[in-house]
Amino acid sequence: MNFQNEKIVTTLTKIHPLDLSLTLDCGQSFRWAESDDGRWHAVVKNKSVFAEIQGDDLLIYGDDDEAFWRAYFDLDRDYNAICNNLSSDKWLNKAIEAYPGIRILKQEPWETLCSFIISQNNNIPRIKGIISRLCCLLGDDLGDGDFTFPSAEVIAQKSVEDLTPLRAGFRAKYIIDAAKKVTSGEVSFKKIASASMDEARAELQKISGVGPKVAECALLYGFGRVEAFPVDVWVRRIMQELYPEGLPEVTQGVEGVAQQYLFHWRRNVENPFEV
DNA sequence: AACCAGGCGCATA
DNA sequence: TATGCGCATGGT
Repeated sequence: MNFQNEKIVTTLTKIHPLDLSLTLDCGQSFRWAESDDGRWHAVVKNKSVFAEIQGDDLLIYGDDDEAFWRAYFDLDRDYNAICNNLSSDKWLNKAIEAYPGIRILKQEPWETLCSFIISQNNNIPRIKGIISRLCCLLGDDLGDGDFTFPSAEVIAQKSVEDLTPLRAGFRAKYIIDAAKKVTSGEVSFKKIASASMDEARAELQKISGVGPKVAECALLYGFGRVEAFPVDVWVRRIMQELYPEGLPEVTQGVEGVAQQYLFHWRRNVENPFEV
């Protein structure tokens, strides 16, 4: 454990609702893990950081950039208002009541894009493994077993063979294509940040290996676009079972938030549809 | 249009 | 211990 972490603390107030476990371990992020002392640990901003809820506050150890963390945890979006509104729908109400406090993270765009390329046709334990090996192989060593997420510039110089140790399978060539296009500016994060949803989707899908699902995940979890709506096998199931006519109108503009609650609920509740 | 690619976690047997 | 299933995208 790094003692420097204990000296640098950001205290974030007015955080409710926020459940760290649900938010950090619900499939939107792959690098946070619960440490022995019950805090959550990850490498973010190329620093080893710890997070915990203390009373009504969220404490970040290891970094003092308050504005960054407010954005990262989406603390200035009024989730009480959003969830109250979504709760007018019967099923969303059940989902939100079952797992309150899930928030959409705004993670670093490159890490998010690369992670969701790796996530395709894959399960969470293995996604975490591949990402962990990627950071270990090409990231900077921070000590204590922590590595930064390798930059697009570093990955762009690698070959598919170089990535063999990741055991990423056919995704290796996609990772490299993404790194090259991001590094060259052919795919511009700056452009995506200010573009319309459709333009942003198209920009991301210039990358080989980025289809609708991966693009939507990158926009939702890496660019703060809460109107993005990733449809994976679970969400497709939910749509068929509950919303064959499409999402209810209350989700307009916050489809991604609705998706996250429905996804978690459908995966974790035993009998979701019993009254 | 159906199939496979590179694996591997997981459930079931 | 073995067997089948699921998993997003691109290419055949």
